[in-house]
Amino acid sequence: MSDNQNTIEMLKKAGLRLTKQRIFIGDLLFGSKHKHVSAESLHKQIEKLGKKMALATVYNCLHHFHKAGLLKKVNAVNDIIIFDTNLCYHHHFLNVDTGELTDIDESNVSIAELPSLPEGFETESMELTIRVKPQT
Amino acid sequence: MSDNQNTIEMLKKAGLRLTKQRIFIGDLLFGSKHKHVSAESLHKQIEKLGKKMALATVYNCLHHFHKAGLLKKVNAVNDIIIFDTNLCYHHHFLNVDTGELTDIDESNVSIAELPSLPEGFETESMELTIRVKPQT
DNA sequence: GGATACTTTAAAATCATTCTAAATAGATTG
DNA sequence: CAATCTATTTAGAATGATTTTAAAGTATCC
Ligand SMILES: [Mn+2]
Ligand SMILES: [Mn+2]
Ligand SMILES: [Zn+2]
Ligand SMILES: [Zn+2]
Repeated sequence: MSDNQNTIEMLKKAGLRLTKQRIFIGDLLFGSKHKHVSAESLHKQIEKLGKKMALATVYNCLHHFHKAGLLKKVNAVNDIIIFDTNLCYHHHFLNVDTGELTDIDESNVSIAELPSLPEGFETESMELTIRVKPQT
Repeated sequence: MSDNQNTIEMLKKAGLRLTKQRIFIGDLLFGSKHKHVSAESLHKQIEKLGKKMALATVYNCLHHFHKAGLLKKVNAVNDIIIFDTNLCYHHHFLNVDTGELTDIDESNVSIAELPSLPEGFETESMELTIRVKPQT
């Protein structure tokens, strides 16, 4: 279903070599909607699709995609690194029970970032995490 | 120097048994200013003070203090759990180079938390992390 | 003081992630 | 289209934070 021509374009533009593994993962990630994946969750998805791929390859691929600016890293959640295909500046709901992330529409959050940064420092990124749980 | 009578009160009120280890750690943590510690950093501090204590005890103690509401857990930073003696609702600067956290005065941040929570969920906590780095 | 439950501890286990080193497969060039 | 060069994949070992185990020690209560 996924048109891997787009992925190939993307990889070329990013200066990454075209390996079957990267193309397969690229197709999975950069389809329609934005996604939040960990190496582990992505590896499981790949296995379910009947493909065999070393977990280390999934880690390598995600890191390469990140370095190339194709993925954003989300502040570690539950000791797990999450990669986000939504590259825009945005915030997250975190379901504390499942670890699932959901994007928050930026228009709903306004931060009066007056706080003076420590002298000689600059902001690299900023993220609000709203931890939610099933109502009691 | 630290008045461990306060710590003893605190532990009693929290329903925690009075062990030397807990009293020692309580004295370290609940002195004057607010602190951010990891199990590892606290353990190192304890060793520097010439005390011997199992790292597992430090972990146990921090978790007990947290369960008793004496400490807050900060969203994991660099794969490390940080405990915060500042129990008020507040946000952090994170020095991405050192992992050091600094409190942000709440008055400087305003969040229009209009985002509709997923149905049937409630907010457990909310934290803004501003990642900063030395100016280039 | 003695029974009881809770704690401390060293050591092993766990788990996400990274590293190693050898085999494989893209890219480049003649 | 080789030949070559280099990046990538991979299985498995290593790492590092944290948790668990099980035994020995200690606080609390009677
Ligand atoms: Mn880790
Ligand atoms: Mn970990
Ligand atoms: Zn997102
Ligand atoms: Zn703080």
